[in-house]
Amino acid sequence: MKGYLWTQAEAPGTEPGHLRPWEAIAVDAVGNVIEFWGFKRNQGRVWALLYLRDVALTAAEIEAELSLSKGGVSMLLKDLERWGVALRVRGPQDAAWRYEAETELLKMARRVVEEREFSFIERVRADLQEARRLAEADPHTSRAMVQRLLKMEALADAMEKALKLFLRTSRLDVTHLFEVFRG
Amino acid sequence: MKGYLWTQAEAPGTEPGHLRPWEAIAVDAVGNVIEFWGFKRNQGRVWALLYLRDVALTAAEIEAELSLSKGGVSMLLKDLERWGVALRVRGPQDAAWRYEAETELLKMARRVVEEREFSFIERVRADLQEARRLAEADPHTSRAMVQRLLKMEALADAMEKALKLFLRTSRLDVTHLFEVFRG
DNA sequence: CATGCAGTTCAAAACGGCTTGAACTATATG
DNA sequence: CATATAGTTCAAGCCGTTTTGAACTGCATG
Repeated sequence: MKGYLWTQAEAPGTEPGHLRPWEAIAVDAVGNVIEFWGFKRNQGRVWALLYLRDVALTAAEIEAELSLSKGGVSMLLKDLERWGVALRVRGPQDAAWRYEAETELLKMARRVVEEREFSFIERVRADLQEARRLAEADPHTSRAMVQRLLKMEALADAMEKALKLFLRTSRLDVTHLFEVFRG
Repeated sequence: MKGYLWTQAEAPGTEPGHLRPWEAIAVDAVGNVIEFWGFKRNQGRVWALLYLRDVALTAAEIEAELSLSKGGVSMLLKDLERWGVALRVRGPQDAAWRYEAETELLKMARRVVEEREFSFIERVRADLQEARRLAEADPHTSRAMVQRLLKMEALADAMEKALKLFLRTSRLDVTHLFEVFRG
């Protein structure tokens, strides 16, 4: 454990505000992935920093390391905590809260994504059904047009099915991977 | 063919600049889906209009129907055509090009998505490998930190595998659906 | 209860992507 | 070739999202 304390306080290159180059690269890579999935880039960067350091950090430390604003860090941590992706812990004689990465990241992130994607698809399907309802009520609508609206609805269904399979599969995959690395 | 001409020129509710309500709803629904997949909302709206009308439209007509700018429509159509999602056809005595929807939309869209996603993941993996390489070269790096970088790389791999499966599945699903509707 | 630090809030600024529209090029037509 | 219309380009502006930073709240401590 001495190692950790030493690393935190005095390891060359670990002074606040100066991520080591590879840390910066890894942190940004995760930030890109997170952004890709529709979240904020900096949510990913904060999580990645916590994960890489494997030590609970204070908001002030995160602020310095990632060059973010006080207010920004507060909001980012609130999001991560709400999603169960970061853990807020109180150190023994610490005045400030510290945060650590929840390694079940994927499980949590997936739940959030699931909710977002499925409510989105549901909305699309509802819209398409409404459009078809209106089209059918109008005497000028051709049979073929209704067919095309039906096709669109069918595509929404297919999208949902494929998405469900994707989420189920990614759960299995990732779970398996984590197991491998834990062993 | 008379039918088409009549529909285009005089069907009630088909005057340029006035989408019927259900057309607007359906067009926007598709726009939302397309935006969700990381493209421009209006690319989806243009495609949806062409698909719903099932008649080749000129850029000017699209401009009027969807209330877009001349320049915007030009760029949107260029994108759709480049991706093979819209077809540029020259009418017999037409002065202007007309565009129609390519119904193999999914096949085309998927190819574009594939390229984008996979090059993205490749980039992420390269970054993570670079980070690990640098970390390993630094004597201060703990064994555990390298392990965590490796975990991240493994996650990128898992993401890629899951994505591949997803694309393969959606291909099967969608193909099947189109067959059903064609029959 | 005064002080100081941790943490939150939110209006304003910064940012980035999309759209607009005017200037331009290309093409058809008499 | 002159004219007109179709189509392209791109700088400037618009708009939604993210970030900032200053004011504020909460809380512990002397």
